[in-house]
Amino acid sequence: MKRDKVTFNEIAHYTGFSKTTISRYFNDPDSVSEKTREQLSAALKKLNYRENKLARVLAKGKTEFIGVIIPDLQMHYYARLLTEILAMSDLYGYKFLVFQGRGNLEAEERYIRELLSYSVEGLLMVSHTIPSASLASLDIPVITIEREDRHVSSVNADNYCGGRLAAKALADCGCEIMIHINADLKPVSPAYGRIIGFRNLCAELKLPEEEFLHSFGNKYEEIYPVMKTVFDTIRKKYKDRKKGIFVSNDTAANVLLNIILQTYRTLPDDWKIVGFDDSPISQEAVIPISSIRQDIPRIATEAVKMLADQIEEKKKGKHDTSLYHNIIPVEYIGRRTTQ
Amino acid sequence: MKRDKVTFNEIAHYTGFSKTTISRYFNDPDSVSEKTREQLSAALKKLNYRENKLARVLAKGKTEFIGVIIPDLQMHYYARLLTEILAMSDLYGYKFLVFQGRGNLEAEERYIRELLSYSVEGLLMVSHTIPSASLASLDIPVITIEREDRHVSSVNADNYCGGRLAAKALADCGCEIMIHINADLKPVSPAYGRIIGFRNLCAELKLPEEEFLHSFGNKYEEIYPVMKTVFDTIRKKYKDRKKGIFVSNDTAANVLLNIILQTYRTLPDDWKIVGFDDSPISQEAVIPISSIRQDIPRIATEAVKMLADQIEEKKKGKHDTSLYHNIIPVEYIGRRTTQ
DNA sequence: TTGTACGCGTTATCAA
DNA sequence: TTGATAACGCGTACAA
Repeated sequence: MKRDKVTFNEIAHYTGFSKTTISRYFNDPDSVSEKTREQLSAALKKLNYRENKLARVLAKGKTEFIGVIIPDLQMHYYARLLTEILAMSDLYGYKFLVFQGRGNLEAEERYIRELLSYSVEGLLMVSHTIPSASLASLDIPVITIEREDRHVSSVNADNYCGGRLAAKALADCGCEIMIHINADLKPVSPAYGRIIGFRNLCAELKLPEEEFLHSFGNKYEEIYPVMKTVFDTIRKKYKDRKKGIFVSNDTAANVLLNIILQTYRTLPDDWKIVGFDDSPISQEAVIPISSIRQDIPRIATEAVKMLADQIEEKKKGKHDTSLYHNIIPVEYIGRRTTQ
Repeated sequence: MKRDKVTFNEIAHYTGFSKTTISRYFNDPDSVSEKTREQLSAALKKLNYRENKLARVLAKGKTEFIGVIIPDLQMHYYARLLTEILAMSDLYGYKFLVFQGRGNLEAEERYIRELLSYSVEGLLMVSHTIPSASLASLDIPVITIEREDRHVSSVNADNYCGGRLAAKALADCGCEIMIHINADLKPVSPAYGRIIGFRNLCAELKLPEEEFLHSFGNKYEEIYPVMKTVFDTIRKKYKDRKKGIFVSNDTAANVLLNIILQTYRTLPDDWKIVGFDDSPISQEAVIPISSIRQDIPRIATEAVKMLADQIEEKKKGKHDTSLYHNIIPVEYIGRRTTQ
């Protein structure tokens, strides 16, 4: 087992200093004399030294690893989220070990074991497969994003407010019947707030509301048949009334819009639509779709920040068991489907 | 510096066996007696032992880390690619350390140093900022994907063939004037092949061809003005001729389609469009867009496989300097814009 | 300011 | 089949 790498030992031999001095050169340069520093600096270049952070980790006990388990990068929301999370590496110096959950419980549990065996300092859990009770027992800091979070700290969008904003926008258009299309969410899911928010504002405004809650997938082919059925139902049932439709995500909203356009060749004035997420498709659609924007950069920032704080506290030995659920404001983006 | 973790030492004390035996229990169970195995197995559970792979790495010299530097996850192609790359972790046991390049040379060089200091065994380079000559001098295996690759092994889509397929599809529609809209690519970029392929088939078919090559960004707002100008030019210049337009990616193709639809309220028969990538938008558009599909799962699979092979060879001490450029076939997906 | 000696948790070598 | 001991590369009391 020949190891080609240059180590402190070689540098020590080469320069005549001890390993300790070299270590100090890296970790506390001021404790080393100017002269020594110059000599070492030169030697490092000459020998082409590369630091070995893994050895450092073993000695110090702290990696700068953060584990990330994310459901599916093909969904724009998660890709965007990971983008922003990874961008935080420059600020905190964290290295992100990323796994994709894909809803596979066994795999995700394996990933977590893997991550623990690499001494990740914290876990950013975006996947929703593993219950938060299990996550809470991991003995490393965990922050969840937009998922069930009863037993861990979390960051979520203000879904409730999002639901209200959507209802308000549709009501402002003069819609007479309010419709919400969403998956059959469980109340523990943060996104459930969208349903409640929408429902509540409709009630307050005394507007009739109907909810279509059954899960449609993420892909166009899966969504289409479901939306087609819903469309046919709505069309027949609310023939002469102004319909305000709040769809739980922009991809599905776009499918609905397409069905409407294919049917009428235009967007009739009695169909109003609001999507959710403000993903690119809402802008890229022939008729740009109004949507509720989540502040993904801020969600990511807050999540990493909270994780960093928890990691810091854990280092200090504090056993802070209080949970904090961070709610990030959302914003209504008005486009042509609510004009 | 209290370390709470259970180590081989504790297990040794607890069971009366030596650290060596315990190590063997993990790495070569057959070399340990049945009885011992059972005792250890029980002890491990009782003490709730978690393996420390970092220590293992230090002793064995091999991490299972692969570094990934990817340009921008917000572009669907890269998100999809990373999806498939991460999926390979189950097969190879690799852990992926992911950084986002964002075209920042200095940052990317820092990421590479970071990765090297964590002893990644290989690098998957998708970002195109750092020239392949620099990558070749890294002394770890490197595979690039869809970028300049003169000095390293790589995996690319068959861009040339893609260009030809697009031209053929448009010619088959009876187009009289062939138009290609693309960024102002450099010949070293694999995507340059699209231009050549398209140009060549047009020449072979003796069809007049015009190329609009100036970079338009990735975002809708950036693309729109550029496409609008191009549209106006084409419309005026080729008024009564059947136009076949090959756009370098689906996002831009969709923008063009939207402009056409906004102008004519329908897709006139003398406008035919083919995009590239077969990204979701090509399917999600009101009028589904024909496109050239890249086999992203295969690209990722081959890339990781090639990297694994190179890593294996390096372990055996082979200094294989031969370069291999793996070209993955593409496929024409006919949709409504070429009917 | 610099060096000695030991520890971090695992694997490898050699011996029993 | 098992164990003692020395690595792996670096950090850190403690001493000089």
